[in-house]
Amino acid sequence: MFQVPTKTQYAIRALVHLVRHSAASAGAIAEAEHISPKYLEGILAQLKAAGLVVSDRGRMGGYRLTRNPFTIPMLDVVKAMEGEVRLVECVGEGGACFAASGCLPRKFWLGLKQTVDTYLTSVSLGDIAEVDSSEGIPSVADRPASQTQIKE
Amino acid sequence: MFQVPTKTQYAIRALVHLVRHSAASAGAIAEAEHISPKYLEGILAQLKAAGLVVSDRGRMGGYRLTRNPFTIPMLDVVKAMEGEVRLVECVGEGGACFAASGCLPRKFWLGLKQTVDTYLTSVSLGDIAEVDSSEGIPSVADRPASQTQIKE
DNA sequence: TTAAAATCATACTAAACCGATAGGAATTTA
DNA sequence: TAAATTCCTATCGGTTTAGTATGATTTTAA
Repeated sequence: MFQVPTKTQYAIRALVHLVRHSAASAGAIAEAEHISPKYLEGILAQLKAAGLVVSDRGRMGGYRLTRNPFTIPMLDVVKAMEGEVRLVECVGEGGACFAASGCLPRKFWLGLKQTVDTYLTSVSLGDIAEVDSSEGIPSVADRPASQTQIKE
Repeated sequence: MFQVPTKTQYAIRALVHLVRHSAASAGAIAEAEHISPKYLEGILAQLKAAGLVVSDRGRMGGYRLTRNPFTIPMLDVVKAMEGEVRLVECVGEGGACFAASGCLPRKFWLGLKQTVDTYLTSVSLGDIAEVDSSEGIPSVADRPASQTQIKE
């Protein structure tokens, strides 16, 4: 259950790529990750809107992370793609619940949401990319491409 | 994210109803829980196929749980409705992964699945129904129909 | 200055999924 | 025998999803 949308999976793979390459164009990422280029453009736009990446237009342009990947909990990524995590309608605030049982399952769903949120907060993008936490500070834009190890 | 399908939510509410009423017809459950009756029929059929409930046809028929609700982990319910939990394609076995990064996110998804599974296993249907664990033993199939209270 | 490479913007599409409905056949009991 | 029920199968409209199409805008490099 809870099939994770392809879009979100793509977003994560794109971000991992950015962690490991410091900067890259949509086309480059698409090719490396086997994602439809045009589709990926939209995903990157979303990530940008969420403030996770920044872009440079024009020739030689591309995308970069805005923060150290170890400061980006995966929950942020997921939220960027899917909006606020809401497993179930009535988990929100003024949930007018029609269930005769007074919405007994609500606690259950809240517990599940809590569990998922905790996990997603505990893992960072840096963790996933499996990059050394001491080096991976690409963000600051102008890291020398020479230094960057693209250890495939 | 991970919006839980209405169908699954309905299933849980129906089961909670069965815990609290011992037995009930699809129509009765539908009315009490404000669920489309015909739609609910299909849901109950699925629950039956999964062995969670049993049915009596004909007049005075209806549905009953097959087990003590405290022995039914919610994971079983979810699986009954949505099949095996598979958050992501490549979490399966021979996942041929096209990602250049060798599917780095895989561990992440596996961890999430593990987290969710653990939670869903730790909570039982009985817990949700908030019924006294000493009484709620409808299961044993052959409870006298006369005795069976289809109270409303 | 110009052409290529890139982001950005917008609209469209085909397919799948989802919640629900329709119409009955089969079964059981009062 | 009639009513109440489960069971079976098909269909439907709406939404989402993954992807495509087209082109405008921006920037750099030659």
